[in-house]
Amino acid sequence: MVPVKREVELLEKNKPRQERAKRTYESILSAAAELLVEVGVERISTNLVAERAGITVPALYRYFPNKYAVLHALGAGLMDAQNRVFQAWFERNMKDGDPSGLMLNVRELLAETLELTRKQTGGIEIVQALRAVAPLREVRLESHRRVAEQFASTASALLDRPVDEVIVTQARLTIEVGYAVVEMCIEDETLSAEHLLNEGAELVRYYWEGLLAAALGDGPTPG
Amino acid sequence: MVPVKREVELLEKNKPRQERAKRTYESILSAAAELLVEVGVERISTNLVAERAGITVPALYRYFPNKYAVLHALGAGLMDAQNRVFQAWFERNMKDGDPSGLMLNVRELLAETLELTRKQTGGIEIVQALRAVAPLREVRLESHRRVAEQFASTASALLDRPVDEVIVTQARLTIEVGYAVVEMCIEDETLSAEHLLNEGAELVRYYWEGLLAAALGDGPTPG
DNA sequence: TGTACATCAGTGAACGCGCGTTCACTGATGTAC
DNA sequence: TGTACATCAGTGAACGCGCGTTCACTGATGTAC
Repeated sequence: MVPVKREVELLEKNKPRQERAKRTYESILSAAAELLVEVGVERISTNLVAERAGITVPALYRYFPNKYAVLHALGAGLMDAQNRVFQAWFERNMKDGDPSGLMLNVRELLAETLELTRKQTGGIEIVQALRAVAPLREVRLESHRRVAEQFASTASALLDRPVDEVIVTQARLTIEVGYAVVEMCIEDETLSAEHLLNEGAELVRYYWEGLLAAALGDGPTPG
Repeated sequence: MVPVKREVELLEKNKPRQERAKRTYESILSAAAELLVEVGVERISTNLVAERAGITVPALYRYFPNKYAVLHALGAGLMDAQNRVFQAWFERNMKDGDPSGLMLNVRELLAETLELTRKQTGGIEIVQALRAVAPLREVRLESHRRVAEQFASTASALLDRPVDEVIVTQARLTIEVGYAVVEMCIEDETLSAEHLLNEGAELVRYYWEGLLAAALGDGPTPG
């Protein structure tokens, strides 16, 4: 069964220019975030969003061509914010280009990403919408790929190996595990976020210590 | 922002009794799986499903009260199938109650789960729907919790520690990482599934070797 | 300074359509005798 | 055996509603002179 291509315009139409317009634009995004929590991605509509934002539907259409574009803007914003958290953490722990401290502070990164995602209204719902809605899938994937590539190039220096497909996979897996931990904290209330953050950080640390030991011990690592 | 409770009837209504009815029931599930791929969870409707299944809408309503119940049946089926794969792998690698071989065969489990999920039409879309649609969230969480609990009790024997919150978290994290690896293989076509399965298995192995070493008193990592 | 005017921002009303859901009904199947 | 009958399975038609989208329009804002 070959999936049907679902091309959807995701870009915004008119950029808000005046102050009033910028407030309207923001109120659309907040309304969408609230409704993502309240009615879910499968029920959200431009009608509902406009009503919640306190504007009429044609006003929404002034800025967004459809509901996917609204979700896209919401998702891209969250991905950017997560990337900024990673970037800040990365630079803070790479003083003088020394990557050796990175693995000791993974918990901090996880905790900060969790805090950010919790603060954003509908944070987890936005992430899940990026996964579940096909036209938005690339937003999350591209964002994670970018972060992973940066991580991979640092890792390649640390392990003294070229940036090949394997190391990119290792980096990407690490990033994805990090986000999985954050999402588990939010999704499953029966789990302790504290324990999850601890264990998530340990998992990543053991992995890279293992990779490092293998690189130092066995020379060129076998697959 | 407190999420509104969205109570939705998820149980099936009449069970199919006659042969003809069982075929109808199955054709509803297949149609739903196909449409999940083609139009997505945000566009799927009972009208579309009935049309694709070759029946009229009231016939669908005979078995399911709404579209959530259809997705629930689809999701529960996939979770059960994944659990059976895990169960078979677990028993196969626990000959005579010895868990020491488990960590050496993680790749096999990941590969089998990947194959199963790929074979199921709309496999990845079903999983993402279970995440993104609030009334279905517990289906996936409960399933993963059950598997994790079994894993935790084995791990507690291995590490000679009681089944406490930490070990349950460790087990659950391991399970969730496993599924994350499988989902990455399907979602991101720019990644090599082979490498991902290798690295996912290594990640899990390093983690539990680390935990075991720590439990044994920081001795050298056993082979 | 005031005001005329261009541009930006948002409205009210309307449309056709697919949605979920229900009804009284017909047709298919299984079984008691 | 045949057939009458109970139950199961599926249909056709209808409903009110919210959906996405567009139109010609009014109102708000900023600026040139």
